[in-house]
Amino acid sequence: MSYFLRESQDVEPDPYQRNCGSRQVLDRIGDRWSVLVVLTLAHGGKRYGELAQRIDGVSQKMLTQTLRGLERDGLVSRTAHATVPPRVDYELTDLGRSLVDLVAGLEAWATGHLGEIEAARARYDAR
Amino acid sequence: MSYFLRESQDVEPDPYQRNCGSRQVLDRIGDRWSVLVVLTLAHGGKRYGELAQRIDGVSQKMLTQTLRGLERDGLVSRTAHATVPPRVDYELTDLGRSLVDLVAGLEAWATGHLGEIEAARARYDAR
DNA sequence: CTGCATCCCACACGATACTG
DNA sequence: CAGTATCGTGTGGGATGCAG
Repeated sequence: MSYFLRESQDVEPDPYQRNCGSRQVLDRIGDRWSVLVVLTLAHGGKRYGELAQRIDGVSQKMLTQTLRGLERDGLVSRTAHATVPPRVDYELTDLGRSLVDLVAGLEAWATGHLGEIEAARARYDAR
Repeated sequence: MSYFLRESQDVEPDPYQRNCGSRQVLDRIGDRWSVLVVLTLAHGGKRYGELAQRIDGVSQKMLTQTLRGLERDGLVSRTAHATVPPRVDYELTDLGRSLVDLVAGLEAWATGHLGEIEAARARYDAR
């Protein structure tokens, strides 16, 4: 229980530090809409409207904003077709695909442990 | 392993649906402070003050709030010692530990791809 | 030391209306 | 269809002060 026990691997970019860029990355991963968009696109490219329809409860504004963010971070590519009516396709980049397994793991954990968590909440609230 | 999540036979909680509980779970996982707390506690139990010191930038309010949330969800256990001055220890429960690998994977991805992401951002902003 | 209470405000987000 | 623009508000979260 030595309080000066130091983990030797704490040398690299450290998300515990305030301004470390990895925090920004974690923020993006943590964003609820980003996660859902990545998950949705994991099955293959989608049009804007398909995404809006598939992701229940997302507003137009948030969907666009989320897609812009993901595009800026190089996780999603955007392809606009100059047709009438317009058509815009989104798909994951290689970088985005490298994240899918992790995010899918999160979803699996969430659904898999939902029961335990709800039970814990009920227990806590009943005290 | 396919990241395409298969439909299970029972009612599947679908995070794409608005009111599904798994969204709430995802929200907790996605919370920046929750992730950092879980990561910090992964190495072993910590006192309140240690957490506050270790997690740079977290306010007292948010730390307490985050710990309550994690405790409510059954991810963290809280042990208060009736001493003077008081001492409160936090540690991961089994449920909490089951999440560590996933969250650590997220952190590893974040630090590992930080360079690519920053490059992508620079490229995007320079258009 | 650990935390709850209060005040306060920036900004995240939804709703709505408009456009190429 | 796929956005952009604008506005109103709810609240996340910091700062401060107090208590056990």
